[in-house]
Amino acid sequence: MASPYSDVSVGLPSPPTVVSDYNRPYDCVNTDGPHLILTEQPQSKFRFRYKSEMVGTHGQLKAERADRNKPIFPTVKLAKWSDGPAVVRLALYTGEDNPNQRRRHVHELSGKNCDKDTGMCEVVVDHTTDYTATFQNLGIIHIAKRDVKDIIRQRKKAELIEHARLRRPHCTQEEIRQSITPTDLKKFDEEAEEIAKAMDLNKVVLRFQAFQYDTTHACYRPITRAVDSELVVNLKNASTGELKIVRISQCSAPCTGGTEVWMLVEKVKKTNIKIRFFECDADGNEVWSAYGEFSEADVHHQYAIIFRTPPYHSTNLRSPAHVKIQLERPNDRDISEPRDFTYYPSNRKRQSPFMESARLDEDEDYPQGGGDRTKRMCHGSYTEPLDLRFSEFPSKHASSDDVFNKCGECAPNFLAPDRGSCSRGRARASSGSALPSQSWDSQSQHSNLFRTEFERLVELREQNKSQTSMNLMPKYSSSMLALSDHNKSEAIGARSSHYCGGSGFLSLHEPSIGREQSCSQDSLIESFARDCTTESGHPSTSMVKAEDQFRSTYVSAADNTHSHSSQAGHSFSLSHSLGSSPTPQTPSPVSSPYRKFSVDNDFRLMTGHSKAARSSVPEAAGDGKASQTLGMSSLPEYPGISWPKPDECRALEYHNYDNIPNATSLPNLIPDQSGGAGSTPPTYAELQPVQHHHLRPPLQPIQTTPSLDSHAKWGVGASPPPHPVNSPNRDQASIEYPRRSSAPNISGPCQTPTVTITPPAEFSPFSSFFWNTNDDILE
DNA sequence: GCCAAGTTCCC
DNA sequence: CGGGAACTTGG
Repeated sequence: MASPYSDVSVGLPSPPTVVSDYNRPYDCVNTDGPHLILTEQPQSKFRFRYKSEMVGTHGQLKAERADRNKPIFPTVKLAKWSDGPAVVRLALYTGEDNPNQRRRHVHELSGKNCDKDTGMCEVVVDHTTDYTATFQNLGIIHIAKRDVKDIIRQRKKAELIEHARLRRPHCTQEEIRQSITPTDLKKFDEEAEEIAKAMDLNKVVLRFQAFQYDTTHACYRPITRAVDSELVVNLKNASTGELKIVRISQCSAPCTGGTEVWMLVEKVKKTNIKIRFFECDADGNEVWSAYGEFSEADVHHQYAIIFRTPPYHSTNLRSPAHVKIQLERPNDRDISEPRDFTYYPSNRKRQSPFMESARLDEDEDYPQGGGDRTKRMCHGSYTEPLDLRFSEFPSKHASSDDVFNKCGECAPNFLAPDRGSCSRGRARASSGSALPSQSWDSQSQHSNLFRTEFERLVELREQNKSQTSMNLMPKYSSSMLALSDHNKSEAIGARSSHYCGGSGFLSLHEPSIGREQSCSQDSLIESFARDCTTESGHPSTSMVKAEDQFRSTYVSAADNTHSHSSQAGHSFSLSHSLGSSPTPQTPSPVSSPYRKFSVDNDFRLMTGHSKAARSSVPEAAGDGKASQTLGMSSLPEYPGISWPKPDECRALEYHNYDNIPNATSLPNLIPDQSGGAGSTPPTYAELQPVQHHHLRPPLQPIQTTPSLDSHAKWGVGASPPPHPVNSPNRDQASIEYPRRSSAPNISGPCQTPTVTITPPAEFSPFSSFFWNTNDDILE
């Protein structure tokens, strides 16, 4: 820049702050004339970085309108000014509702044109830049709390000196300095403390003001009023950060309410979080809402909430009601992206597949004790939803082998982790994980399952070409979520043995010290298991969950660990493997149509809490004998099943039995002759082959919600919460600049828009996971 | 000692 | 860059 004014970027000094914004009232500024127009508001959420984090770069503050492809930066234009170069100064201010109450913030700006001492940013504008200042490269430096008071005190002192200097220009700097009394200093201290206490370190606004260099007085003179941006909040902080539902244990419940649901969330404050259920009509108007019930004690370490569903407005449903669920933060009325939730009629019987299959076993159509899902699942007045879907069938020319091979090619991510190709996202199966090292061939038991499923797909396609979606995989696995309390950086693992459709064991394992933490009475382990299947028929969570489960089924739970850890708490979810035992097991004798299924020793899930934990996983995985599985209590009374040590741990009960989409694939149980603990898990090969005698009902077209569709956030007709800086009392009426709504644009209905998915030219069964996006893509 | 908040580290 | 997690502090 050729301007004689400050250009910090080339090492010139900052313009002298002779007239600073605190000592010159607004009415000194000509408001009829030049003014600043904020043409690009800064993004509303941004991670503030501590000074210690300022090594290297960590992203820059962009404009709210910016997106991945189009980087835009906060921009102001100096209007009605053509009188030569001017300086637009930017400083951070506090975010009080009333701009008049805002103070200079202790946080600083970093980046291009920013002064390291003042933390302010100054850009010179002139006719060559169309009097427009673009603030690129900005970072917000988070001043550590412990330093806040001191900074404020220093500033106050400097402010006083500045005033004195203006009042008494004849005095020397030293004389002025000495005129400050101890009383003054004490006063500064008290005031600084008060201000520091009130200062919200997670909210700032950008305050812009234009100055002209006054050659006569050799100082900078403001030529506009100050203009504030919208609020910029710290993305890292629980009270201002993004609200996000990470995972829900179940996304359906009876309309009568009272169902316990577990939810993993991004960091929240237990005193400032609600779970809101709401329903919109076809026009997107909200017609009902209610809050989930929970206490502060039900918020586990800021990352999990255990709550009870509120009753639906009608407890006499005849068909399922599809509603939404979202997090709400009362303080700023911020909300999370909603997720689907379904209320179903309360009279619906919920039975275990085990019981079902026992009954159906007498049916000659179901010699294997499975039974067609259509028949099995239609308990109520609606058909069971389907989870994993193709948007279209495999190429009709493809043989089942073709399909299967494709599946194999594209599925190493799931099936043969050591191959590593075709993986989605970051590489899995890192050396530190507990993934069993199995070749493709050695996973033939899994392959069989695939084959069966894909043969069925092709068969189905042939028989009903008009169908556009269908189940991909049976869901024979359940998810388990365990929350634990551990306060040290010990390696924490979890092991589980699991009888699909029945019950399971859970224990925590600490590989680093070889200790097993049992689920005894005084232990802090809370365990839980749910089938994650949605009953709604919406793709909703199912896609993601299905993928999770799918992956975990064939790879290992360790890789699937969703870990949230805080220093004192770990929460992690486990998805169960089916027969993915690292070492082949001796088949147990088949004495009945029921086959035993167990994946004992397969689960050594690390919380990721520490490196030590991660690195110790393989060791743990190889250690089978240390397993101290624990018996169950309060289990459903399954014929012939007896569990060991029933009093030693809390029950793990697998719910939603009737949600398992394809129970024909469910391995059935045989009595655990050895008493349960330590018994030999069967391989998948021991399980009965899946047989399909009946087709499923016609399937629904895929409905998806575009990911991160902000339109759904508020819904038509629903008003966004008032934004403080948009309120009428804003004291800058004469300044015109575009106001950013705090809420996304409202243009679409709340209802899930239908999107037709075009499959890729080349069929890949697994790609359905990728292109069938929905608003529940979480990770 | 617990635990949330705050800060730093590092992939 | 962007994000996650580890570590530290303080109520």
